[in-house]
Amino acid sequence: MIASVIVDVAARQTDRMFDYLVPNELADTIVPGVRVHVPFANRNVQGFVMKLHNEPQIAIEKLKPISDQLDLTPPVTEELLLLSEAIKEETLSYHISVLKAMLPAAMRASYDKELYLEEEDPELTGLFVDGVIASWNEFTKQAPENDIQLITRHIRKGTIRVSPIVTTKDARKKQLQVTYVQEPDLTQFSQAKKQLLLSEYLLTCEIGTSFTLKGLAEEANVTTAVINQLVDKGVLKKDYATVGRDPYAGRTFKSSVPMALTEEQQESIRPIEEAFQTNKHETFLLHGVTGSGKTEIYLQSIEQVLDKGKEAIVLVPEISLTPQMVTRFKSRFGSRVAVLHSALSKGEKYDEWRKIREGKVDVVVGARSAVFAPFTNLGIIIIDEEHEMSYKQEEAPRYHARDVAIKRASYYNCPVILGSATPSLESFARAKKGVYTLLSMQERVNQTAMPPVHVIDMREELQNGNRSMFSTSVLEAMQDRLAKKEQMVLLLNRRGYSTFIMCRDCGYVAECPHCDISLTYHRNDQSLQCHYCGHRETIPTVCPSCQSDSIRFFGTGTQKVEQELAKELPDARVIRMDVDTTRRKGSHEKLLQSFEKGEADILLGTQMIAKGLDFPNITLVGVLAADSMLHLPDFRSAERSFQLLTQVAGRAGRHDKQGEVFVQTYTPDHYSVQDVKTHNFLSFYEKEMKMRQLAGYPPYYFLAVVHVSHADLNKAVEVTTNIASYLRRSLSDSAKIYGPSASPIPRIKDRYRYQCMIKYKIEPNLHHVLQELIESYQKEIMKTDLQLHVDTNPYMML
DNA sequence: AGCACGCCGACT
DNA sequence: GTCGGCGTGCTC
Repeated sequence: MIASVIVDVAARQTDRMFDYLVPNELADTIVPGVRVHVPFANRNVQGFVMKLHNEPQIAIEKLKPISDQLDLTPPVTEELLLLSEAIKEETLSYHISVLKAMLPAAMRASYDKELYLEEEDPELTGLFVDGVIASWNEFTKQAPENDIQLITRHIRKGTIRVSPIVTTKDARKKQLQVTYVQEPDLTQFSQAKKQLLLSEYLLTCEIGTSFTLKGLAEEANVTTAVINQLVDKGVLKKDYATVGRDPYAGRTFKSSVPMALTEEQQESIRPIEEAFQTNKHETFLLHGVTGSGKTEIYLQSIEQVLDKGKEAIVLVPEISLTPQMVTRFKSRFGSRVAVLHSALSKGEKYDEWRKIREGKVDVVVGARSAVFAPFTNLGIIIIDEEHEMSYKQEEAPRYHARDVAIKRASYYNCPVILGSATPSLESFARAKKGVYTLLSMQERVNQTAMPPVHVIDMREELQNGNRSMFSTSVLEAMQDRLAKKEQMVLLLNRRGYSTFIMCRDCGYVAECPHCDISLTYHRNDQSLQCHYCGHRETIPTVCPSCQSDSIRFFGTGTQKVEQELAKELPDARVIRMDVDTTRRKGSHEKLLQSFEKGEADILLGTQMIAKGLDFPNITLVGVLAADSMLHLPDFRSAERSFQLLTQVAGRAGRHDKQGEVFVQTYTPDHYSVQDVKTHNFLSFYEKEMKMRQLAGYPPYYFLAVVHVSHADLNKAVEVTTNIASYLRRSLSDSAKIYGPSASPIPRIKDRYRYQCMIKYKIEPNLHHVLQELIESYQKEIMKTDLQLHVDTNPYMML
């Protein structure tokens, strides 16, 4: 038998299947989807068995045997194998990258080398322990450069032998067992009653039967000592069998019951139920205003799915995978829920993943990668906040969880729910076209009105002499809530203290020497840091350009607001939530709990506070700088701005107390601000669609971007120019090719970045053209330090 | 991606 | 002559 294997070597030239012989001892257990170790070139690598067959692609004598099988149950199911192929094609990724993205990190192989001293050499004394360096990876981390060079010389000479090691978490456990190999001669046991007893039992079994030690001892009613005696006599043989690991220990949870649905909710859930009950694949766009009870729809749809013995995947943006959210699912479905998110350690993620694969749970709540949960009988996939960018993976494989979800659901003939208060333009346009089914919920469950939104023109404030970051009305409102002991949320989409430093005399701005981006001031260590390459330097006291001392900080971050708050409202208790205060595990949870308990009046934070918070006592939401994300060089900036403002506005007055929202902006007339004021998604949608149509962006056109980077500016431009003309030649006339153009950040880590954008409507050949493009630059990528990558559905234009 | 093979210059 | 530079090409 021959196995076709995708090996763990991410390169264009190895991105295909390699055939291996399946050794006899694996013939019974090997199946497509299992991980294996295989000899590849002169080392061992991990690989995935894709298929088993009997037609080798090359002469059978040249085939090497698989050296080890790592799983009994394939971690990649048949469906996922198929899916991996489709994703590879669509995202132009290496097959191995897709397969690895489907599994928890703990299951990936790690590669190392062992060094053996073959000949004593005085130069090398002290470096080897008993003639061995057990881990080359560890060694190179600590050893001085000289020693490493010395050793590489000796490897060439042959005084040191290198042995490559591959280690992988083995999902099997080796267990001692005994196998019945030879019929016993009963006559020899006249003096050994127990051995006779065991022998008689064995005679009722077939030769070749295996037992666990404990199992046989129990069945034959003897002790293990007796078994060992028969092992000595050659009747039984000891060996090691591979068995699955022990089942996972269960837990208990306190439960919640389904809530009664409003009429609107019932109308929304009915078509979903129908699709599910009739095994119909259908994608629903559940457009429900904040507080309209989307989560309850999810919960009750899942309940139906579970009742039928099927499984459910719930995707949530990483940022809102809050304990609050998880609790809602856990308290409804208890130990049937697995949770996959980045706060878990590698091992914890692996444990959760195993619960899924072993069928111990039937609901998964998780971030993007949970879309690959290895269920085999899916009944529904739900994507909450479907407009969130975090569903698009920005590194290879560049997949979008929404596309993957729809593909999986179509395989299982089951529904997908895309839920959002502010759907992406793409999804809403598809719903209007009838590709998705639109379900709309425009009322809040508890009948509270949407909070009034006040737009505050900060230009006026400035004219009236208010130079602070709080407008007079916001300050007054905050004082009012403070007096009433109500809570507030303040959003500022920028962490840190201030964003950049500038010389007032000559306009000099501190920039990173390696990237074309201004440096950010970090207050805690009084440094200037580059966001992209980590470069840091000390703050200049005088302007490096004109020697004046008028160096000032500009821009505002959460840290600075916190300080200002202390000045303006000295009695207010403030909790600041941003990447810096939530970096530690569990701190996110702790801060929110403390706010919920009323230990603070103001929750100040970046976008992470905009999603999913549901606290009854919040009656004021303030957005301090609404235009901070409006002017980014990205065609989605208006959409994102509207989404963020709507989301955060939805935090106010969700319960019996009326809430109020203040939006401070320098562009009060922009439609993304105005339509937040009127809570009018449709109006925003219409206007933004017109803009997209005019500019030729999604959803009217599809996009693909080719990114090029090189240390040499001329080279980068030259290559991108060639690519652009190649694309113009190869694609249809209706495709628009833009470029070469510099990326929005033209240089990162001393590499110049250029890009070429493709806008198209129908281009059936696109993937082939791009594939060939990549291949034709293969040589150049290998010998120069050219880097080239393609994104067939870009989200971040930066 | 590694790594061996192989062909050129600068040293004992 | 040999050591060691890195360009080229292969991995079942």
